[in-house]
Amino acid sequence: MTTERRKSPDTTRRSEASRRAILTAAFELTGEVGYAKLSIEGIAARAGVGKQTIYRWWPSKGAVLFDAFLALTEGAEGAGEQEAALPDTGDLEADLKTVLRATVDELNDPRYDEPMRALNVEILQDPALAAAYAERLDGPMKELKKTRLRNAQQAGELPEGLDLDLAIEMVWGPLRTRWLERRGPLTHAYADRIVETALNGLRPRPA
Amino acid sequence: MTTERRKSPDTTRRSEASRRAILTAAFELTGEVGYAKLSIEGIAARAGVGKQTIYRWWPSKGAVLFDAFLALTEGAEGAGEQEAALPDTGDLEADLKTVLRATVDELNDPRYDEPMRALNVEILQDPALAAAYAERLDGPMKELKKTRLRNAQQAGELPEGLDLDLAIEMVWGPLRTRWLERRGPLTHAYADRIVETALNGLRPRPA
Amino acid sequence: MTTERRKSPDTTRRSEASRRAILTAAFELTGEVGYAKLSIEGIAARAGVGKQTIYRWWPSKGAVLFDAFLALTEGAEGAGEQEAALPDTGDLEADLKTVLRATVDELNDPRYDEPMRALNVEILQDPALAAAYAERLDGPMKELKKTRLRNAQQAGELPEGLDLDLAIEMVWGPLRTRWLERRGPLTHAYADRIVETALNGLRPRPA
Amino acid sequence: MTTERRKSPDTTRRSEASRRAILTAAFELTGEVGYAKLSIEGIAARAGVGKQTIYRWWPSKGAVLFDAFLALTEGAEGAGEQEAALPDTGDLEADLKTVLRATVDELNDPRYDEPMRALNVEILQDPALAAAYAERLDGPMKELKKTRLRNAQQAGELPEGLDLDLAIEMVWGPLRTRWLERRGPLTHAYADRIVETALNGLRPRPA
DNA sequence: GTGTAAGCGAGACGGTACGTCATGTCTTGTA
DNA sequence: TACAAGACATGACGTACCGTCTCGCTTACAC
Repeated sequence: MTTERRKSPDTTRRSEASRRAILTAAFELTGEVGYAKLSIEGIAARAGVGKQTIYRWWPSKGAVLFDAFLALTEGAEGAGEQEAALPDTGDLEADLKTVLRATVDELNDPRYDEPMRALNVEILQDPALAAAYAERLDGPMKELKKTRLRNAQQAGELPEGLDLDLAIEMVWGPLRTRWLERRGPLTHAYADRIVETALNGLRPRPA
Repeated sequence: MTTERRKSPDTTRRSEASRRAILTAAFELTGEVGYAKLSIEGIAARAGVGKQTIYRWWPSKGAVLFDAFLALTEGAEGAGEQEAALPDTGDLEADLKTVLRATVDELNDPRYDEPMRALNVEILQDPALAAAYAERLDGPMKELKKTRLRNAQQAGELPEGLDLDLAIEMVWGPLRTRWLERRGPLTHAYADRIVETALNGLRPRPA
Repeated sequence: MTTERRKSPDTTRRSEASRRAILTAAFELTGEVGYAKLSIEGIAARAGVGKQTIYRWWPSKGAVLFDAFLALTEGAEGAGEQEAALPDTGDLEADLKTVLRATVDELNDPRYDEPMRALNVEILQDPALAAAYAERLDGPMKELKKTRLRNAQQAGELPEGLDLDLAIEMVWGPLRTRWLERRGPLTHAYADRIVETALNGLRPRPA
Repeated sequence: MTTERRKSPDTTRRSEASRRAILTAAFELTGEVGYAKLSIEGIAARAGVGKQTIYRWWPSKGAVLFDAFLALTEGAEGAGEQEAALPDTGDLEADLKTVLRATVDELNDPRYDEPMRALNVEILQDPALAAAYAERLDGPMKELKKTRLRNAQQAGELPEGLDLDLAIEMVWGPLRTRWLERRGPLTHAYADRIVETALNGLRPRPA
């Protein structure tokens, strides 16, 4: 872990102003022209920066966009970073609906939609980026989800032997897929229906 | 519907030999160099064809790859095309496992893995391609799935009010996501677990 | 002369309408877009003719333009073709000035300027075309000039041993060069000065 | 004169090696395949240079060829550039014959014939190139010619009122035309005959 | 304090691929 | 069988970016 950045340049001399300008430019341009037409040259021009400054610090345009997201989320978290957790009122179904409804609102925000989709697509093609995503962005969130589900297990709301990864996929997967593939509108009603169906299963339950 | 191709060139004069060479080249090259490095120039060179012949008939390299798949599946279907259906032994769970296990085997086939993933990625970025995919490739398969689930409803294995689209997502989504995002190995055991979890739901069922 | 068109198709079946449409289109397009941007495709489209019809009968776009000129001059000559001759009033200097002034007027006609220049340029690059030009267009005119000069020789206005080809070059060359290379305006005064200078020579003549 | 190159890129960063490679390649290729088949792609390939490097510094292939000539002549001039002058022995006729014979020898050199003709043809079609040619290549030479003729005027060998531009055309025009249009062989005898005819005029002179 | 060695904006460089255009040949269907 | 139409393989066009490189400039750190 300590020697991982052998070839990277000296980070202490890095220009914070350039870094922020690049991330901002990348984020905005992705929203304006789409990820496919996003270019390093374009980012550099918009940011008023030499191309080499980008190549010096990032291996690909996907990595730049990734860092742009990272900066965004870190900026939003504020001071009390560690304390984030999913709501836990004791009612798993209600809590999941709350969370999914919030996700729906976020995904419907036009400012984030295009760059977020671009990042998700890029991850499919770049394993290194996927690893970074899994570790830095998706990982922490997934841990929160697991914690909430584990609590539900202890409360008896979920069975002991449940595959939590699969459970998460059942609850959050359909929403993400519908968003990523634009298969239909993202609504609170849809969020609710997912939660109910996932919890109860497809099979009829005895009354 | 009849006049939709006003500006397209005369299809009757089209060279079938060139068309097949292009589709074959596109499919093979995607497997060899990956979709990102696939180029129209490369396809044309490999196919022994002028670039213009590709631009004349396809709007994008994604469209070429799409047609390559279409040709593949149509070639495979052979004569008895209409009779395709999902297995129906009366045991929904067993049948779904059979189908998902077959899908697992297909997705593990290295020949199709890379091009198929490329096509799926491209669809995320090209709405026109997505529409074609939904209509020509995914649509028919989805109809088979719905039919099977409807049969199960009539047999009382599934409730009347079930959202079939969501149900399909619950069953097939996790497998597709794991494959697309390379989140883990695709095994028969995983296929079975998905089916069981989706059918029973996350919540404990009374014994 | 008899075997020169070995590979050409049967001329008797040729469509006169297509031929004229092609020549007209070529001439007009040269005036409109310039010779450099003139294309066989463009001529065919403007003439409402298949490309093959042009390739069947002409070896190059220069040849088409050449024929367009030929058609033009032949159309203008009318019936009494053989009777053309340069004016001969017995005063060589006056006659040459008359002829050169007429040439000046022709070269200043904007309709012919661009196509004529194009043809002259093309001739520099295509020996076959140059030969055709020398034989069909320039040759007859040069014969007229020589005849007039020979008459002057017999009248004692020019010395017996004069190189007539060089003499023609002295008289007509400067005008043609000034036009071809756009070195200056073509005026009657310039025409007169050429004739005087060529006849008298650069050296002072005794009074 | 100071602000004429507003949009041109920074000349100080220019690669001299690339520039020379391009000019050499252009000159050689013109000799090998002819100007018509000369292509920017071909020059770039032969020079081991990206196409953009050519487009960055030259507006057309004609301009490249022009610079190739410029480099050639500038290389040949050596140190004492300003001192060049046409011979002046006091005998105008002899001096002009000397100069024209030298020109004949130069035009007969097969290394320069094709590229030089190509440049001359291109000038007919490109006014910008023509202006550059007039200023940089033809202009200085023309000044030398005028100077020699002016000296002859002062010595009484030529009349005061003579149009020097026209006189130059009379002497050098026929040779240039015969070369450019390949109308016949370029010989010393022909050079001599031109000078004699131009000086004495077509009309007979009293003995 | 003053090198000296980074990072920086700038942009030229050798390349690859783009999407368009025209070439000259070949094929199809009409008259 | 000549023709209009137009698909075809070929190849150059001029553009956009790629990722690398070199320029001066500025901005620390080390001596």
